[in-house]
Amino acid sequence: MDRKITINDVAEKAGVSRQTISRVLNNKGDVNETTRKRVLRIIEELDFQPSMQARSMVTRKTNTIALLIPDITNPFFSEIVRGIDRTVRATNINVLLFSTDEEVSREVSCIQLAQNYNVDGIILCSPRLDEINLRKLISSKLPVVLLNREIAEMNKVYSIIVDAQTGGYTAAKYLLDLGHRSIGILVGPAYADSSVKRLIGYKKALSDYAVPLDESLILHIDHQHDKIHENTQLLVKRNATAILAYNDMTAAKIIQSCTEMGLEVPKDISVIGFDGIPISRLVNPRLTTMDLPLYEMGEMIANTLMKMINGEETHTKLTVVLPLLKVGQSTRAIT
Amino acid sequence: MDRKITINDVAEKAGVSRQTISRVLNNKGDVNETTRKRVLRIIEELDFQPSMQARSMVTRKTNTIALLIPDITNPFFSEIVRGIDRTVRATNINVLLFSTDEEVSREVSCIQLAQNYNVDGIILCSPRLDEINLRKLISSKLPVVLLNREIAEMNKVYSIIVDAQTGGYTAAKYLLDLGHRSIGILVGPAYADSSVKRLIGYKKALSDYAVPLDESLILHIDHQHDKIHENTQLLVKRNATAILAYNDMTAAKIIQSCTEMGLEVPKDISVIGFDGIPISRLVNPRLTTMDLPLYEMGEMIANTLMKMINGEETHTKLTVVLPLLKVGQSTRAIT
DNA sequence: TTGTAGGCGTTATCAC
DNA sequence: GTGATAACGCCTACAA
Repeated sequence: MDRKITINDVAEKAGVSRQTISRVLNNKGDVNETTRKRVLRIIEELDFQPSMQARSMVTRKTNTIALLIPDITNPFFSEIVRGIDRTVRATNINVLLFSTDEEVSREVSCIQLAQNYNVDGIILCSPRLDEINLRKLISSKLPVVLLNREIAEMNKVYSIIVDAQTGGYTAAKYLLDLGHRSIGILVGPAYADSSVKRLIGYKKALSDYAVPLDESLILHIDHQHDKIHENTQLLVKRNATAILAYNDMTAAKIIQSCTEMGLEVPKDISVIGFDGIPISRLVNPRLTTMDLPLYEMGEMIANTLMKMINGEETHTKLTVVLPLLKVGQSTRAIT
Repeated sequence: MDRKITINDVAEKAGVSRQTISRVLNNKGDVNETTRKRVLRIIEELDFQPSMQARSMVTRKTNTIALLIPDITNPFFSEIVRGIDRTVRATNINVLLFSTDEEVSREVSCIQLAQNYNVDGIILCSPRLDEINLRKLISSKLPVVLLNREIAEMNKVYSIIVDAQTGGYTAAKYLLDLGHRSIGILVGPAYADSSVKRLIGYKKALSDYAVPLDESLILHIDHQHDKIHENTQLLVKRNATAILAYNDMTAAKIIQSCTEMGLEVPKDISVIGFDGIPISRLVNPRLTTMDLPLYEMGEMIANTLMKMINGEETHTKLTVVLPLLKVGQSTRAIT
């Protein structure tokens, strides 16, 4: 078997010590220009690939970060991931991707794995992970950035969260301003902070407009079995003239359900999405949505983590991202 | 600074040699049940995380595979990635993700990086990487699986490809059967094999139906600056009654452009997509598309790679995936 | 400018 | 059933 080329092979062939090779590799210390050239040529010839494992054992750096997200096929996350990836790439850091499906047990084991890999930092999006495990991770001194997860010890960990309450408020207010008074809302699971917050915003808007709260217009959906169609039917039956969707994908499904029920959006019913993922612009009618700067959020996350990795103090401990209303064609004034 | 816990710390605290700890860790060799229990307890207590780097230095296994794809936000890829991820997960293999943006130079450096990491295998989706670099990779003895990339030495490397020609043929034939005679096609860049193949299929269908080829209905688009709107306008101006889109996203954009031009799909013009990504069902009207089993393709890719990693011979050297016509509501018979 | 010695944390091998 | 020793491939520190 052709054993892997090591630094020793290069050193031998170049007739120098392996230390010199190392110097050339890392551009550290002076190396005679002639030997340097020769070494480089031989590296090329042998197609020598230095082992990161060996290197990181001594440098205690892996140039790798772990990224834990629930689902890469969710455009919300993939857009953020792209922002992260593009940003870290510039500094020669690579990404170890863990999809957790939001299963706590898997999240826990992925965190362990990340630590086994001795990653330099970790980005964690995990609304359900219990406080104990989260705290354990944070106290492990590993640089951590949280996405959409608040934690009491704000001074210890950086997190970036979406202001779901204002988002819910703004979206509901917009519909109220359009004259809607019977507004259905599809929120996520009740355990999720964002669901609760968004609901609070929604309720506050209603109360600001002195619209009595109709609990039957509030429906919770579950990631796995979303039952959008059934829920849409329910809301229509309860005379909702507008629906606040859980996110853009949901909004698209709601519109589809409406169409199947013979309702036209926005003529018969208004629908408003959340997140502003790229496809929100491709859906017909173009979605009105609460837009988020997903790619930029990825950039912020990555930049913050890299600062932490470099030992720089970050002044910001919390970034709150405000969803902005982006008016499309899926909403209109009630007549 | 609190140094990382190592196997030695565990050994010391347990009052045994580190070899015993290693045995417990790997369930290898006999260990006295009492000491085993004690060791496990201490590992737990100290929250000891064995270093993969150190381990892989000696085992020559990293339990990591590299995944090179152009763009994670492209649903075509993210769906495949999900299939891969879910599959490898079962065998304790982790994924190092590289987004290449289809830039050859970045692909080359990512391949190098993957080798630096000493990954156990690599999944490569790279229509543009030159033969020389590709061949170099393959001859490096690293298990490789290619996605949508054919190569002459079929016996040396496994690849999974989409039968773009049949796909193009089937799609065009379907439209021809519906009575369309002026069918526009938006293909990808000319350097991509799939573009060429699809075009061949398209032309073959036309010729089978004795429809004269109108070159002005064939437009090439580029990933970065897709200019869908302009191209759609062109095709409409040239009296196309149907359009074969590059993929589902493109199809959605085409429909949108049509709407903006005051054309109704499918009443005034038919549009057919490619790939069958999840959102093809959310677009309004629901897309007619050439459906691909993306998730399953991911599974196949992962399973094959794992077999190669385990040194098992794989009988299959090539999997050709046939796109199947999935009729939606974006196409209809010409009147 | 270059070389030598030592160690990073783990497993393999062989001895006890 | 357990322990000692030698690797794995690289970098740091110091010496020449």
